[in-house]
Amino acid sequence: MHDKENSISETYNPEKIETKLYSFWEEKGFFKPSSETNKPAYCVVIPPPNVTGTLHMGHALNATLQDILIRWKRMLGYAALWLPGTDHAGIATQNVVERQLLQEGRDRYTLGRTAFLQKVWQWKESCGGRIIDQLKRIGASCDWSRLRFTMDEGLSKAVKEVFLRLFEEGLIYRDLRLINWCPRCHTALSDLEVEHEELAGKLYYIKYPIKDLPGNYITVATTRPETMLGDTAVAVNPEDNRYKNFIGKILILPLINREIPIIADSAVDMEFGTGAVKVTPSHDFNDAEIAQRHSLAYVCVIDEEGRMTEEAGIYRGMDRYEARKKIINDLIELGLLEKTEKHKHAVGHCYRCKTVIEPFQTVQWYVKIKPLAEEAIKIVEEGKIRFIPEGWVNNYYAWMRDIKDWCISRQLWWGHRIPVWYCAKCKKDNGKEQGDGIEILFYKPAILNGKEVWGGSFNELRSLGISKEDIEQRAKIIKIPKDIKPITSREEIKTCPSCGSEELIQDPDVLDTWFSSALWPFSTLGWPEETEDLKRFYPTSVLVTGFDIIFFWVARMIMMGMKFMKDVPFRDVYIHALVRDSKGQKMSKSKGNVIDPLVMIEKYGADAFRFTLAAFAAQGRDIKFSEERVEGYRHFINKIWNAMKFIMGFANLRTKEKITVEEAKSLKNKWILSKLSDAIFETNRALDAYRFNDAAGAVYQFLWHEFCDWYIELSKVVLYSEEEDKEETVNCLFFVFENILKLLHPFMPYVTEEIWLNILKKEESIMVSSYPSVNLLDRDEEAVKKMGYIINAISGIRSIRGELNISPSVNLEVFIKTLTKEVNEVLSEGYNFILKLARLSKIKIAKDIVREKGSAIAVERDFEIYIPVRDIVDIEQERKRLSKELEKTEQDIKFLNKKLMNEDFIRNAPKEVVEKDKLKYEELLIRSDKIKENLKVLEEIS
RNA sequence: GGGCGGAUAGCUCAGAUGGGAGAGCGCAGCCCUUACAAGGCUGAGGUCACAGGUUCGAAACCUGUUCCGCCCA
Repeated sequence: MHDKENSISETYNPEKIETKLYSFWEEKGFFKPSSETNKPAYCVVIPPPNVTGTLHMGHALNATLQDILIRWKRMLGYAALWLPGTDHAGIATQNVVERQLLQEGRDRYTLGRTAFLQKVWQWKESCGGRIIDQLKRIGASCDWSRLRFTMDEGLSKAVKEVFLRLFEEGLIYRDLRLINWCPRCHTALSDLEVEHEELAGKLYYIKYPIKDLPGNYITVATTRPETMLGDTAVAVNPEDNRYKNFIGKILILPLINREIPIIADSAVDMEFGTGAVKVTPSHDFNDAEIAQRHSLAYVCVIDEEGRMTEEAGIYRGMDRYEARKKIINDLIELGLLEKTEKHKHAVGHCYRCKTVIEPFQTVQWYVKIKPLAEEAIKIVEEGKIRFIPEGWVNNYYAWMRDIKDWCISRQLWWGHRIPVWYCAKCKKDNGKEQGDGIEILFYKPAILNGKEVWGGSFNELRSLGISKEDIEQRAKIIKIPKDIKPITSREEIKTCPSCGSEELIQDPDVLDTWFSSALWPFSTLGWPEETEDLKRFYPTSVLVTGFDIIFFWVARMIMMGMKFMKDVPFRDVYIHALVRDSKGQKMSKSKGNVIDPLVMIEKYGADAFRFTLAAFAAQGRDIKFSEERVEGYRHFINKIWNAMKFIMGFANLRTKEKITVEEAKSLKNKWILSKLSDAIFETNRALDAYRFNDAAGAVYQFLWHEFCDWYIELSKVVLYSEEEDKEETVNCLFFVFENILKLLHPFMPYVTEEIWLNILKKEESIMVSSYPSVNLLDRDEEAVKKMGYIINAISGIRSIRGELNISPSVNLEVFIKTLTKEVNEVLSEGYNFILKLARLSKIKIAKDIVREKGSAIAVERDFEIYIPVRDIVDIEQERKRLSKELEKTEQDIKFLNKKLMNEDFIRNAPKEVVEKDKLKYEELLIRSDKIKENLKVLEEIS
């Protein structure tokens, strides 16, 4: 892998290097967890993106954070497994392929179920999983040899097994209820899959004539007049004095002329509308509940397509919104529309296609969720799973405690087919064959003796000689009533186990995609087989995901994990932010504010992009992303590259790999090694707490502002001179730099590897080197303190230069009066550093310096600096500067004085705090005296 | 209607357990100093949304208010 050429390019060119390094890592098998079984396991399963998906900012952030964790733990010596995969995304994928067919003028029904599924698989093989390659582009170190797909054989087996076990335990059942129906996707949706959106609608006040009281009406208010055709009652609150006398009376439903009763139900809100509400059990969830209590009839007036049914009389066949218009007009003509009002109300939309959902009464499969939820709540309460940031736990509890049974059947073709069959020949309690009750509606008619057959009961169709296969292929809708007995089986079955008949039909529905996702942490590891992976990596270590799928996914994984593995699926749940645009707007195609991660990678390289995401991934806040930030971190990479170029210039002087603080002889070397320890400590601590921004910040700060700004500059003094011992400095430069590279590697895998492998020519790969850990902690407090004197001296002089605008080309002469012996020694030792870094011609360091008149002054705790500037700048400038500083100092003195005079403070505050303030106060007093003194001298001159 | 989160420098945001506020970008001045102008040095800039309270001490803790965002019904 080592490149042959020896010249180092001027700047870092990510595009050339990234793909090369990625395939190198992959070929070497570095992404696979170590086979050494004594290593502790660290496992992360990826939140599987949709196969239809392409990488967006959310994925990019998600993957970056996981990769940081995985690379970090891998380097720390864990057997680290990041398990990748994709999700079959029932509705989304089916939609994609259906859209394709539409362009060819076909649809899924013309193909039939089997052929359609083949088509979807074909699509999946050729176009699906593009996102996998995109994940590779950002450097994700997933173990691709373990790549999973929710419809894989193994995972499908897991899904079937879970379904059947839950069914056998009575935790899965079928029931006839109102469900959320998407008229466009033609499927039921779970409550979670419905998005509520506040819309400006209208409230229609409609007069319902009272039977036997001609000319009298009850007025009801509704937002959906088209459903009135399905009304089976009008309800009022029993406490409502306006209507008390009407309870029990009969109304004539306009347009349809059905007789419906006025009933009393305490759920009716007296404040809403007129206080009298129409009750449409078939098309409203609240009304269905009222209907239950009062045994009202269900009249279904809107069908699967969102069109009016036979029951809708003359409106039959109209679209629901068309019917609304017509009904309003007809009511106006009849003089029954009292008024309309503007009204805001929440309307449910399909989360996949945004169509307004329709409550619809059908038989569906449900998971009885309470027992599972209780366990899942308990385990989090016990602290076996941590949410980070903690705040999300409350959301989790709130939802889990109020959870409703989960509707898991979908009327789609793409997905896990429900492993249930129904026998047409078995008899019902009433003696009839079950097959008489199974209703089938064809998409395209079967032609028998020149006659079109559009459907019928299963038994009818069979007796007409239509084969089972044909029925299934032509069927658009198969309705299997609730009272038909399900036969479950782990294998495909051909004959009924109780009557031996071959007249079986499989349940047409598939399972909610989230049902299979819920098993992801163990199904991907091989369950229900007891695989080595499962033993080794379950429970996984952490789940990294966005808050938007806590209910959809995280909660359900916890429930299923507890149920089937008897253990948590993961120990930590790290919830990251949403990536928004620079103005804080959610990125969306319709707004046109989407930033494509791949474009960012192409322009700035994956490293800069990743680092940006990490640096802004503060807990509990959304990320406002903008391109300039990436550009900023691209500069950071440049800084690393340039530091490398400087260091490489001295490669031939390097004599050893490692150097410790104890070994180091010179002050600056002890100092930078101590600072390295701090950075190592800080970075590890931050990562440990999932504080990615702090970790990134710690390395950034150390590399740029300590290593580059100070240490490299200090080292030049040694390296560009003749007399000093250069060897130790060079060893230090390399050692510290290599450690920085390692610290940085999880954030910036490419540039660090490029330097490691191809420039430093180090062994194997940085990604399998050992992460600098706290064990390496090694500090010299004394050296840090001493180096502080030198740094302060240089800063003090620079500050004067800067503020007095003294050109860098002017080499100044400086006097330093030292107040202690120690400082005198240290500054003398650092003579050359101060001289060079502050650009001086000469320094005099002594205890008994006499200040020259017309000097600028810098006051430190243990020394004073005088710079004779009378000949260079206007003394008035220095006077102003000092006055300003004096003012600041005296303000501080005043503040501290007040504090220290407060007896309560002295009595109550911790000793250290009081001591610290006292010391500070004294220092400030001395400082102000010195400044005053110097000001006086300046006055004398002018 | 219920719940949650946010408000800190011009902008974007840090600020783990309360001890006189930090970064990055931007801005201003000086500088092409032999790793780096994608850079260096220096600097300006803040009633920590508002009003109360707890405390010797509050950006942080409590109460209320305003504005913004999200979730649930």
